[in-house]
Amino acid sequence: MPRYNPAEIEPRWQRYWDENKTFQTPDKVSDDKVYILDMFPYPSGSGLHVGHPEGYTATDIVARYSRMLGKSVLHPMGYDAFGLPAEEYAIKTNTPPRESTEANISTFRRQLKMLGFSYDWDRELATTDVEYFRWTQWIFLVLFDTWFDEERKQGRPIEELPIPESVESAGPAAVAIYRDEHRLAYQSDALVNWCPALGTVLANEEVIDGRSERGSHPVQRIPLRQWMLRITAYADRLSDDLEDLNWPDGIKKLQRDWIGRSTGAEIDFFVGSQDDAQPWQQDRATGGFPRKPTDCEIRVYTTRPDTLFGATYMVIAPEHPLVETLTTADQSAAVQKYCSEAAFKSDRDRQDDKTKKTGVFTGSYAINPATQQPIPIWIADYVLVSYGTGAIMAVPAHDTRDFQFAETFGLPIIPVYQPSDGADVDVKSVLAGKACYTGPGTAIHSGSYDGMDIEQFKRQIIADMVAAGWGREAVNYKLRDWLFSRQRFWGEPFPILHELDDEGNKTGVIRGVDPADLPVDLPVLEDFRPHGRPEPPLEKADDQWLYPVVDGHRYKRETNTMPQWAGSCWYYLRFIDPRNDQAFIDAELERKWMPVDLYIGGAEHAVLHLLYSRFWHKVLYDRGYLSCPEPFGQLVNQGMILGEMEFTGYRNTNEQWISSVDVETNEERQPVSKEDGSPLQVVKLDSDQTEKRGDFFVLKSAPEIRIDSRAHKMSKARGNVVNPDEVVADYGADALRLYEMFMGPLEQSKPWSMAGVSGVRNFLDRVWRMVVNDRAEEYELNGAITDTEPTEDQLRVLHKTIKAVTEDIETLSFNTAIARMMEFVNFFTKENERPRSVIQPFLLILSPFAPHLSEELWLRLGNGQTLAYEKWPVFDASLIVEQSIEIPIQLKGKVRARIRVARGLEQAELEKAARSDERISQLLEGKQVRKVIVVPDRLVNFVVSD
RNA sequence: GGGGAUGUGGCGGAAUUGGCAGACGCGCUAGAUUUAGGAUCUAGUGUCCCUAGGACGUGCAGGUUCGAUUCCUGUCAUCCCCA
Repeated sequence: MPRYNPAEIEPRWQRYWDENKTFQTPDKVSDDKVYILDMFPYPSGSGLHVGHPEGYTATDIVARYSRMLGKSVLHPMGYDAFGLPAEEYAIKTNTPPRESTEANISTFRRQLKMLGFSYDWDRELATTDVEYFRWTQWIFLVLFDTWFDEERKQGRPIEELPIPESVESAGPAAVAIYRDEHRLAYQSDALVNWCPALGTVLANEEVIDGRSERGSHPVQRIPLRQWMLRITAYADRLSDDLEDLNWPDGIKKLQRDWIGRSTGAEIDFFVGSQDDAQPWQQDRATGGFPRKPTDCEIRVYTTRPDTLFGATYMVIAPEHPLVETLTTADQSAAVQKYCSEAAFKSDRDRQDDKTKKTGVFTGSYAINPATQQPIPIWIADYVLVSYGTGAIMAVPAHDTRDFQFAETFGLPIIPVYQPSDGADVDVKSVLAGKACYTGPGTAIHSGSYDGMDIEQFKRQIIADMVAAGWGREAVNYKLRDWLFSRQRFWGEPFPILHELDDEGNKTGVIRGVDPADLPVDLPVLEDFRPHGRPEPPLEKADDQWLYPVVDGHRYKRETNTMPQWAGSCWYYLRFIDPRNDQAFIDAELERKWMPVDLYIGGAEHAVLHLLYSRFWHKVLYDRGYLSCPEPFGQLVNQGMILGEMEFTGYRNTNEQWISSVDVETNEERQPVSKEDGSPLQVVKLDSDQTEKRGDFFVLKSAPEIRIDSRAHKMSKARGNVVNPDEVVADYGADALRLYEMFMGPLEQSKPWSMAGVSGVRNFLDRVWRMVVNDRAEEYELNGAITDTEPTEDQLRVLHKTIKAVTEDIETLSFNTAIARMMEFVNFFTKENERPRSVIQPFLLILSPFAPHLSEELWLRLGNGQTLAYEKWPVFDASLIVEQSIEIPIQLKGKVRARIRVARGLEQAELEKAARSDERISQLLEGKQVRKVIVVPDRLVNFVVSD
């Protein structure tokens, strides 16, 4: 009767842990602390996916292991519940977002508990909790109250912002505006990605191929007043501080590339005639390079100031503020037409190298400050207003896109570098202006700079430009300031008030809500749906919410809401002190627990979430609220879990099989025949209809037809989603946990296999039977469990297993740890005497992986309480060493025999032993031994010639 | 187009600093046991020649080495991310 029955055992232990608060975080934090964190999930309507428990199980194993090592462990869980996915789901199911969000959270909570994770559930939080977003709003106020001191490279309180004399003298209103311009949270009228279908603007990062990341709806560029966060101020530190983090190199590189720091120069080009340029240049020589350019000049950013002599034309973006001034009367119609067309193109289309470059001449000329020659100013959409200064000097000889443009419009191409020897170009074509070359070389046609290499030239010309006052060294970033407002309902309201005048119009004066008045809760709205206009739903709130009166002034609340990312920027801090109603976190506790020691989650958050939260963290650090400059010490990305392996064949409309080599996908991602483009039918095949021929799978019935065999991403559309509820019902939570870890290395993506789940379930069954007599009617230990002393072999197996499992957990190699435990069980099921003193430590090392089963057997072996805080077994190295070992003997690198020898045999003796082996002595006969390689305890290799 | 990762049996995967390729699991084959099994136990299982034994074998082609899954060069394929 007592078979292994997870359906009974697991809920029982989950209840035990809950009722006893087994995994409550200790009040007293020892110096040996670990903060182990999962990236918390969006509580989507479809519940947990088998991808979620992969990372969660990994962290849970480390957390349980760490507790048994006696460390203080913080291991919390929560929900990232604001934002588009939740709101879209609410709209679809026609429930108020809070209701549907709460329902989804309940599902997630039930599923997480069902898997037996050792979270401290008292610390559970959701970003949508009013008491949580109260502090999200508070942090926004900190951002609003901070400016970035470029000299100290640090965020400082806004009262400490030095106010220039000229601003000061213009009165308090001017000072207020000046301050608002310098805050880390500021408003701007930039062009934004407006998505009518979603009814909101999107951050650049949320737009993919001109469509919204969520739902793939078209996105337009429109100007709109928005809240921005000045993340660019922290670009350098965000980039530099990656250095010391224990993160995957790939993620660090991704972040560095995303920040995209480049160094170069800003150069002013005078607009006008050569004659007028003279006095301008004299002014500059005395006055120096101004902070902002005037209408008489175009400021460009370039990473290659050393190619200035080859700048034969200029290009400004269609949205550049000088477009109108520069356009001459006869070009006006063409320019207008071009600019309005450009507005409809996405940045991606505009920068695509494959499409033909377009542009229009403004009619104006600028003076190249190096050559004094007039060069035409063009407008072209391959220059983006958001990058650099929105204007470039075009050097077609040494920039690919400039080259394409110059060729298209017949603009002059002047080479200013002689390619280095061995460069992969036709040097003659380059020198003739017929080819583009971007590599290293020697400067030519550049006056006194001739003969310099790129670096020398850059240094020199920047120095010269600075002296002449028309240029300076400059740093530029691809990273843009973070567009922080959304025109949606389901997000944190901004704690910002707009002052109104007597007529009810905004005066332009803004203030933060007094922190004592936080939180600003969401108003109750009948209709929370987006309506396709860029006017936020909160505009429909009642007057009491919308028009608060503070200090006798009437204000209107900010009606934008914060984006999804806001709440996840700091949840790891709140977990440390989740119920604090005096501060977002207690400083003492923060010092004790931070930074996060292990952070596991999906690679899809490599840039956005991880960059945003690092940014907030640094601001809070600068303002003295935090003790460490970086939030996450070690970061690990788990791989994606794919669906089951699938075999796919293709058939044409005549029901004929088409080999997969003759199949390609068209633009709609439908399979079509390579030959004639005709659509093909996809046929799912069973594995016994297929066989392997060489490197490919083919149809068994028609071996000349190749078929595809691969695992696909799980998706509802494909119908290959595995539901954890079903897996737990069929195999148990321990089996699911174990399988997720046994599939392969954590970081790798790997296909799901139900057969694999049943494999680890077999293992758990074997563990059960190793300890329990499953033939008995009542619970009864297996008769082989004894109180005898273990044999030497038994001890060796135990200690080898402890060693391997311990080391594997340390390196997160859970798959091999499980393999070692399987070996242990394979060994001990064959033993007729299984001493308690061996089985108990084994259950302890198994317990982080399969906690329910381990607890149950621990109890059955007569132990009184949970094993969660039992001491982790320590291996004794001396018990592992085997006295005699097998050594392979090779001839010319090929194993010809194996001998058993005593461990630690000296080289000479080992060689002697090898030579005396019967088979080896036979083989060596009549051959000349030229060399013998002897590696003690490893191998012997005879290098012989005939 | 750029960047990253990965290529090992029928499948998932394992292999300290270069030192017995294929641990462990699935699947498969045979046997035992069972009223029955998608239960359990035992044995086998890279390919080929097959007799002890041998030859080949870690995407492909080279290189370094006594010895390469591991290091180097080139190349192909797949997946992911970015444009």
